[in-house]
Amino acid sequence: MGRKKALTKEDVFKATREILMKEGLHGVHFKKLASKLDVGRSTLYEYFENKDDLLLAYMKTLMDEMNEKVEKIPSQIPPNEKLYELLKIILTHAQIHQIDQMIRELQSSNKQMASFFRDELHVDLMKTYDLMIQWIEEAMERELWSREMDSNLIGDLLFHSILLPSRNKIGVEELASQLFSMIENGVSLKKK
Amino acid sequence: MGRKKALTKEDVFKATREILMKEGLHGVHFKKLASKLDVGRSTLYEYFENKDDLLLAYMKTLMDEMNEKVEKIPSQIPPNEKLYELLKIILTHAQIHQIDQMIRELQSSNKQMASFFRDELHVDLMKTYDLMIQWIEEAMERELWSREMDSNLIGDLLFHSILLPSRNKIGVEELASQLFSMIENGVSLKKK
Amino acid sequence: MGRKKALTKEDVFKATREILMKEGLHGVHFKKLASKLDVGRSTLYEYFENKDDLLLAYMKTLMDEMNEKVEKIPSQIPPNEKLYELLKIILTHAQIHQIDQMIRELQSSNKQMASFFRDELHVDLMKTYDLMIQWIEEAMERELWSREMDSNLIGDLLFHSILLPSRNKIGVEELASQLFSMIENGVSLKKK
Amino acid sequence: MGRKKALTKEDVFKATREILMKEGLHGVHFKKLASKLDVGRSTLYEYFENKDDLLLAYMKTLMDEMNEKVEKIPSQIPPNEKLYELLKIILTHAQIHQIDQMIRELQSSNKQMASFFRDELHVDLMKTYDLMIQWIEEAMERELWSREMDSNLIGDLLFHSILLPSRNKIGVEELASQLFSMIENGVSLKKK
DNA sequence: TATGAATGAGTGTTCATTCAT
DNA sequence: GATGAATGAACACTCATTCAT
Repeated sequence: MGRKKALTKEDVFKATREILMKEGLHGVHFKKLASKLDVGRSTLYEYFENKDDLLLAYMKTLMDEMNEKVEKIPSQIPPNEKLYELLKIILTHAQIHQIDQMIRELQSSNKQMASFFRDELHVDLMKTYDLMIQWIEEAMERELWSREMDSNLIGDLLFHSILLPSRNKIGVEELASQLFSMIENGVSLKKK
Repeated sequence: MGRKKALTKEDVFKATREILMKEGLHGVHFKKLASKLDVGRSTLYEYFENKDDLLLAYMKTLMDEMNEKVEKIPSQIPPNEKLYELLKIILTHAQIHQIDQMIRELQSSNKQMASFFRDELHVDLMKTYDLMIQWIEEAMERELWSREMDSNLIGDLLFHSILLPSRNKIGVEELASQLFSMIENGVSLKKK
Repeated sequence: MGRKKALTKEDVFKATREILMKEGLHGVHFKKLASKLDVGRSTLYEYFENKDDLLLAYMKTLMDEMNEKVEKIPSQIPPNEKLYELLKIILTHAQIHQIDQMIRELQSSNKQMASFFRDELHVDLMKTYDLMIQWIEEAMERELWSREMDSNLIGDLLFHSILLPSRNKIGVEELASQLFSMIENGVSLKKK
Repeated sequence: MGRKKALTKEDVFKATREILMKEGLHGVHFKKLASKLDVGRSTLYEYFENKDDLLLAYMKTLMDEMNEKVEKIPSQIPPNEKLYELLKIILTHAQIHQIDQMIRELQSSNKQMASFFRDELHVDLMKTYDLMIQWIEEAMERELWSREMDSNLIGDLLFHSILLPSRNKIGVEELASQLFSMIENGVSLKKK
């Protein structure tokens, strides 16, 4: 409380993230945001056209943040190592998994801006997903990984690993390591 | 006005399932249910005390359905084969994954019936989860599976595999087969 | 639509009082209040969290108003004269008698604020009631009044005299005077 | 539970009385009545046209019961003794005090039957009230009681004594005795 | 007589959104 | 920019009442 400096979009995003993590998508509404930020409810409309606009903009920042890290993965390392790096990035950006849910809920809204933005988001999301698939197939081509497995299945598995509750128990590093090891080598002790 | 063949709880569950799959938990409200079933909104209250009651009863039927199948898994087969059977069951009961989400959202409600029901549900859910963990550890004891992997991680992976969108693309049977193969043998072609 | 001079809590209390007197507790609902005040129903929720909150806040103002007057009764006058002053105050605050009823009806609500407020109200109500009993007993100790009568009965009689419909016919002053005279001297003409 | 014998109006009145005493007028509705009586809700409509009809009929039985006792008061005893008897009758028919409240709530209903019935009730209520006033004035004429007091005030006091909570504490007999003694002789120890 | 089934009207409550200052 | 005030649309829930069997 005690707002003096002008409100920024970043302030709003920060508050949004906090509510989202504590109470889920359902708990995010302008009344709560406004009181958390100690501004009038209507003030938020100076920054965002409507709720969808806010949520989509928030998600965009998440995506951008993540994409930035993904782009930093060195291009010369082997594809499976790239995928390991990607897995770690995905696991540290846990909020990402809410995007699916949000996009579904936003289906009902018809605003033009929103739908435009939504498409853009989807493109970003897909870009990363496609990159991942590309690396998987590269691993197969180089005969590092078996072709028996559907590459989309592996991709989905990596992408949805953010949902695993174990993340909270054993930590991101350990989870990434164990999970990736399992994907590569399996758990069976029988000789292949 | 046209009085028709008495509505049944099953009718309501069916409509609930449809909405749940199309629009998510958020989309389930009595207005929509009522219009879908072509009855008055208040009619639903003759069958269910309140919204929580409806949702929990619905989830209970899902759990019961699934538990029944789980109990039919033969006890004499090796634990990893049991786990494969379990995986297939979990994948065919895709709605199950909504239970976690629902339970969390229902935390806020204080109705006695609901909280009683909620606990019961949780117990059922946990029973299956614990059984799964037990089988995993049995597989490790019998030296079928490696101990390097956290058993909870494997469990979570199996349990959350319902979320994988590939299910719709390649079908339950194929998904189960590929996923389980990957869990056991991994995708790497390098010799261990 | 016509935006007017900001609504105040006092406006709402005034409307509440009017409805309460005309139609009783049962007649107070947000729809009626809103239409009486010529605002939207939801506007009231900007001022009061919920119905209980409104009713309890309203009662609190009544209690405060009355308690303030009670505290002004001079302490040096004899107890029976104090009681006469108290009777007059009670009779001019006719709405007070609704508090008992309301408190009973509000038992069913579980809101925290409400229950907190309710307790506070009850304490205020009891404070005045206890003060009254104390004065009655003082009157007995000083041998102004007979001990034959249960002091709680006298207290209840004074407290519930607000319910006497005669108040409207003969006016507060006259009612207080006659009633108090009867309590002190009775109506019988036979010598004791 | 376990209804075999045909339902009677008396059964319904009994259940109504019980709910009324336990939960107040607000708690009386057909759903609760039906479940308490173990009959279908709609069955009640075979016995009473609507809710008002039921409540008014119930009140009528109360009035009849009371009037019957009032008529048994011997006519040869002095008026103040009659009034004492009347006070005891009133105090044992505590439910009577709900009539006022009910009548007020029923104002809103327009049904012809109801309004006819309501008037009849009022007449009965008034009959007793008028009788009481008549006795009070007789007591004044015979110079048993002082004329200083408004006879309506005395009447109201007797009539509304049912509301005194002390009734539960010290019992009807004692309450009647103390109250009547106070009305006749007052509490003051000063010589008149 | 009895009832199962259905319902409409009404009430409490939430929340995104608008608008004048 | 900022905000206080107001609001409408939507949803949960209750209850008296009707109607076909």
